[in-house]
Amino acid sequence: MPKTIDYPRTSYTSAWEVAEVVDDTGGKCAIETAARKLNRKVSGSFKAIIGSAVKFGLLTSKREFLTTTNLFRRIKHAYDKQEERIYHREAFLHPPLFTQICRKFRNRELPVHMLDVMLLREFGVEEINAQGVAKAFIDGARMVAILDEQNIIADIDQLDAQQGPRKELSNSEMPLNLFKGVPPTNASAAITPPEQRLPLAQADSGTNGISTSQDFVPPHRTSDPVSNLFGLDTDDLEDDKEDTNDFQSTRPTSNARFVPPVFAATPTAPEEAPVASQQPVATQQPVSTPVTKASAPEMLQKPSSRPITGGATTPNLSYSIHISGPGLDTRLEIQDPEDLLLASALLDKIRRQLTR
DNA sequence: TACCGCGATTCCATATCACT
DNA sequence: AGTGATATGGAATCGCGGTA
Repeated sequence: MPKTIDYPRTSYTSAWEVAEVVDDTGGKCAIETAARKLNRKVSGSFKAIIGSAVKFGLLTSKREFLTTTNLFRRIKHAYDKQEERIYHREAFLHPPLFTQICRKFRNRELPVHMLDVMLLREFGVEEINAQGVAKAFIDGARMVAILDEQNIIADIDQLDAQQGPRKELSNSEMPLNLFKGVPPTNASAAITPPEQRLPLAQADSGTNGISTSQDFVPPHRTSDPVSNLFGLDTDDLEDDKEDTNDFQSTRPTSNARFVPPVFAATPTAPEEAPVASQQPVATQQPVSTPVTKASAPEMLQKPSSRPITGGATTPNLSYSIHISGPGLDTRLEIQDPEDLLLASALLDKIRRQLTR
């Protein structure tokens, strides 16, 4: 296969539309048939929608044939609207990236104005796809009631805990989603490393044809300075990293200074920060660098290229930018050229907003 | 009317699968 | 192991609708 991505390129609604068409034909049909029913050609874009439907766990695609999954049928045959929404949520969170985003912003405001930048910088989403993926996430998240009007992301683990008893009705048949496998009763559940969730995900395979390979997490997700600048936890991301990520959390001491008021004021922020240092990950995935060592974005791994500034450990060369506006109130600490890229990206977005 | 943004389409590249 | 078919992502381009 070509380089595979673990996020859908199109919206959840379009993916659902295709799945419904397939279901209308008896749960299995040719791609061409589905395209014809939607008055479309079997083009790259249509295949992108199919790919999204597969990534959402609504369809399986094999040899020009599309088949609806058990998850789709669960949604379709939900007892009531509430249950339907629960299963829609499960489907929406099927792409690991979307689960990661929800965990990262749980109980916090999603920076919708620069989600695409964050996807680009932090989640390994290609630049050409970033805006589309961001839009797909926002629209889908609103649809499944994960994102409210104030752009606050719900705690998916808590939602899952609340919905536990109801789901047992059909649990025997259907696979668990990634976030369902996580013990939802305490805060640490949200940071369960993927290797712990894997067995559950593996148990999924074969039950509905949903490939567990989608559990793949882009390797170049890092404890990005974007997160640091916004005071976001990168716990779940770091969990996924291997020993190549010894630059993780290279700025722990500076993190606190980066927390902008908008996030620092959120109720969960105080408990998130300590979690980062209490990560059980340290025992599961030994990190070559001490916990106290400052974390660094990619550029900090090349000290030779930055002989003058001395990296994040030299606090005497520090600038800050405070930007506030509609839906935005943040403070950027500029300590290395990498931070300038972020500031530039943010300013570009503002420029685009102003020139509309 | 020109420009812009967005979605759709086409074509190409490439990894994987299935078959011999 | 080699080869062709298949599946899927990426890039370029096109077409349409909205707006100044």
